Amino acid sequence: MTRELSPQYDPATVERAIYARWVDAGVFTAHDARSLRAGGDRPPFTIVIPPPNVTAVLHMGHGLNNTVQDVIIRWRRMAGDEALWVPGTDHAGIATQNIVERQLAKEGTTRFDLGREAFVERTARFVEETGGVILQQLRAIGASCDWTRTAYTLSPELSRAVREAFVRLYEAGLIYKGHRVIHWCPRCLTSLSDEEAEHEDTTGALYYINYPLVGDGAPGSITVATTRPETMLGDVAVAVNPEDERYKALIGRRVRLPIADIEIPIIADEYTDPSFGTGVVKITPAHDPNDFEVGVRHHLPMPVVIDAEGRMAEVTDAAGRVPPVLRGADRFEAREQIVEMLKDAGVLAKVEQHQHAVRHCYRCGTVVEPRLSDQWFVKMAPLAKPALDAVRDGTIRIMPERWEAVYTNWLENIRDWNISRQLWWGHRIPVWYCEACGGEPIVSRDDLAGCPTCGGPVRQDEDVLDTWFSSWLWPISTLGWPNDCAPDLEAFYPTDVLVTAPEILFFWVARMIMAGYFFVGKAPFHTVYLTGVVRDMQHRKMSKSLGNGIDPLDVVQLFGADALRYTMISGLGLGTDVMLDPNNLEQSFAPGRNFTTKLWNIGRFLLGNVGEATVLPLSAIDRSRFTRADEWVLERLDLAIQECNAALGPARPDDTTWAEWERHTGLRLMEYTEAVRRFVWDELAAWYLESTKPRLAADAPNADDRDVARAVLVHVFDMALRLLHPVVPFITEELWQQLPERTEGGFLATACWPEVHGARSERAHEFELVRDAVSALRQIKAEYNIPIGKSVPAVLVAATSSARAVATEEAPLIGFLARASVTVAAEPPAGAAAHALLANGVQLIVPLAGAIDIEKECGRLSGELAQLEKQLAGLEQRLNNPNFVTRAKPEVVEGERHKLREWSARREQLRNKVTALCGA
RNA sequence: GGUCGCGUAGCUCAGCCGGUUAGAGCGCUGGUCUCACAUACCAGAGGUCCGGGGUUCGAGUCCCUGCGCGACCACCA
Repeated sequence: MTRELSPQYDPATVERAIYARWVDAGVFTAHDARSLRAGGDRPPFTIVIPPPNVTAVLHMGHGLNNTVQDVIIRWRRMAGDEALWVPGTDHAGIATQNIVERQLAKEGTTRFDLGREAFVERTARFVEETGGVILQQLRAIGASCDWTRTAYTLSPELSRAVREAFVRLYEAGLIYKGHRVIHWCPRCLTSLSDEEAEHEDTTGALYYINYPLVGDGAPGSITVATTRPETMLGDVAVAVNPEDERYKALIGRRVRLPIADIEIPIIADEYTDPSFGTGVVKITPAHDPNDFEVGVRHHLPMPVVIDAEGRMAEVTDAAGRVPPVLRGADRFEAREQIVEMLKDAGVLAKVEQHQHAVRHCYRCGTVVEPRLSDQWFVKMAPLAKPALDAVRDGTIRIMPERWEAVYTNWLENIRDWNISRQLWWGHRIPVWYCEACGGEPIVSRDDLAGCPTCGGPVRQDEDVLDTWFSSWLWPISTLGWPNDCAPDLEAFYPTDVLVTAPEILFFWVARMIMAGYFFVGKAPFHTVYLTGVVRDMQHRKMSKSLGNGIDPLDVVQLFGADALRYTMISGLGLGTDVMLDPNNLEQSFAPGRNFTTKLWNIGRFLLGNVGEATVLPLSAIDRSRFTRADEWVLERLDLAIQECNAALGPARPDDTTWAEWERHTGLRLMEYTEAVRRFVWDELAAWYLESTKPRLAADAPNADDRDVARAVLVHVFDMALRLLHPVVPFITEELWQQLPERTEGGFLATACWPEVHGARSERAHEFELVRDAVSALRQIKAEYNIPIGKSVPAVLVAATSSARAVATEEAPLIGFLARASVTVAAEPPAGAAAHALLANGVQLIVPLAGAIDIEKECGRLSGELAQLEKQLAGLEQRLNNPNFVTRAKPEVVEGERHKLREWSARREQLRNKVTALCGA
């Protein structure tokens, strides 16, 4: 039966079916027993997905990130590893809760109306019904996840891990309850970690306010500078630097706080910078982390004047501070009002524009309010130590390298992690309080019904844990921890590569490393691969709010998942951003679409021309039967395999740490892709495939040679498909399945990675002569406007006997490729009108006698000669320089000498030709 | 404010340890519907490697400096 492919590749019909077949065959399912660590014979290779928010829908960032992971995991799967890619989702505390709250708002109700239990239930239902969409979408882009291991941070299993982690840390003295100023989001009504409160440069104002001096001593006032006048109601002191001569005399005196109309002391504290503002700081311990520290040092009261919703209020210990007119006012409105009041009182000295960074909630963008409260913290310094060492000593490498500095810098200055959130959606903190006994909180792995000491009623802590408190356990919890004997943990932990965006390096990556060491004693992975960001043509990050996003599924529908993947990967320098134009998908994804089309057409040609007769394995063919083209393409294939392997690099360190030389090599996906592209397109398709056409023709004179060509063609294409599969899995699988001699049931996805075959003969090199001759012929034809399709007579002048021999043998092929009838001569034909110069001893091509414009040809050749002379001059100068000869590396000098010989010979030929052709 | 990175063809970027005539994709120009492919093929144009110093026999590559961008971190109110 003659195989035939549709003229047009239709990804839509192909991709869905192939994905289903992969899944049905269990191609993506990893088996713990096959792992070397569990007594099997395959090295395990594991990637855990950065779990997307359970409510997320696929965007380009996911597309990029997950394609990178899929390329890597497919490569390792083919390379013979027991490859596991663990998928899953994150319950995403704040984000998900916000969505459901917005729904409730639309219904005119709130979570408080609903009550905690009902709200959590409703959110869980919402997640169950609509969540996990993104996991379906990942299938559409070809992600080869092991879906039998899909995890969810709020599942019973992972929740158990979360609780175990909390208890162990508590028992180790690394979790404590702290009373301090934390970042508070007045919209989400929860505290945030330092990482969740993002700095944003803002133009604000610096207000200079006079606080009148009171009591004994000279009258007058002291001027403070503040960006947040509304917090002055919570002032408990003003501070100056003890060394500041201007204010030394005032230390210990008191000032009257305007508006609040109370007296507060002037204190001395190092924290005050004399060079900023007036050198006087108002101290508001409840609403500023620095002021809080000052307050602690000086045993000052800490009145709270802004409530949880960001409104002015006398919350605690603040009697008489907030005037009735301001009570309940939003903090920013209150600021305006207070400024007016200060103006009226004549104590506002001046207002200056001021650039400063204001922290915002990373989920809703609201300006964060520093607020005094009780929160649970993780003591980070002890956890950071091994995580820091791991990157320093090369147990873990971060790519691109520059992020290692960012990582170590953060860990060196690590601060304790606020892990409690005043939310309802998440893992409830496993702490109970006994009303009867009072005092110590009870931390427990199991839910408590009563007090273990007195049996009295207990009340669980109201707060839930930071979402990232479950995320940081992801590599261990998804593999079965805290069960230390879990088969997956044994077989697949530590994992190998972690692929993610740099923006969650601290949120997630660093903390996973800490958790890996603390809970299991081993780093969770050896490589962190940080991707770039997907941007539009104005270099703006793609985002929903800007409306400049591209829906990956649109691209899949238009051009196929492979086109999407190829486009992203081929344009992806290590750690660089990817620019795509949302307004011109056609052009943006042209590289991928064009490449898949090319592949398809190679397949069509091959299947249409190879025929149905048995195709021999390469090993069954005696080497002497290979043509120069065969030898050449096999050599190029070897080179491509080598280049791919070099670009992809070592899969894992040889030892427990990366050797210095390999630490920053590998995972160059762009270079890998480019290496195969060049082989497939520029070499296989452009030259080899063309060269086989006469050999494959049904009426080819030599049936034996036809078999050789068929065998080589199928072999080379097979290997190319293997090399390409990680990048473009669908179309390669589809084509591979159609190859002759394919046994049923096998998949390219699990076929083995190509190996370098070995040294080829000199004949491979001789094929270059064919290519050069054809190129020169085409060039001349183009220059003289001879239609490509029109066959012209041409003479190849081969100066050396060996070149003459090759040219003579290959003359039919050269003629076929260049559309010319080629004869070979030792000397330029007498009276020949034009000459072209070639390497390898083939020197002259004479197209159609009489069609040559002598003057034009002379001009061209003279230009070429002048250029060559110039280059030769430079080369000679270098070689005549004794310093170069003695100091440069021997191989470099030898290379230059070789070049000099070649160029000199070429100059000689050119000169002769110019003389012959143009006289002078 | 601290730390780091970037500036190479019209655009997006490769160019490792300094050493062939600085490359690719897209775009552009001219020509081809050549029996796998016009989503293609053939030929071609296009670069003072941001400016200025320096080290070196030799610098896109190393050092200094200026200009222009960007990222991350940050308790100067």
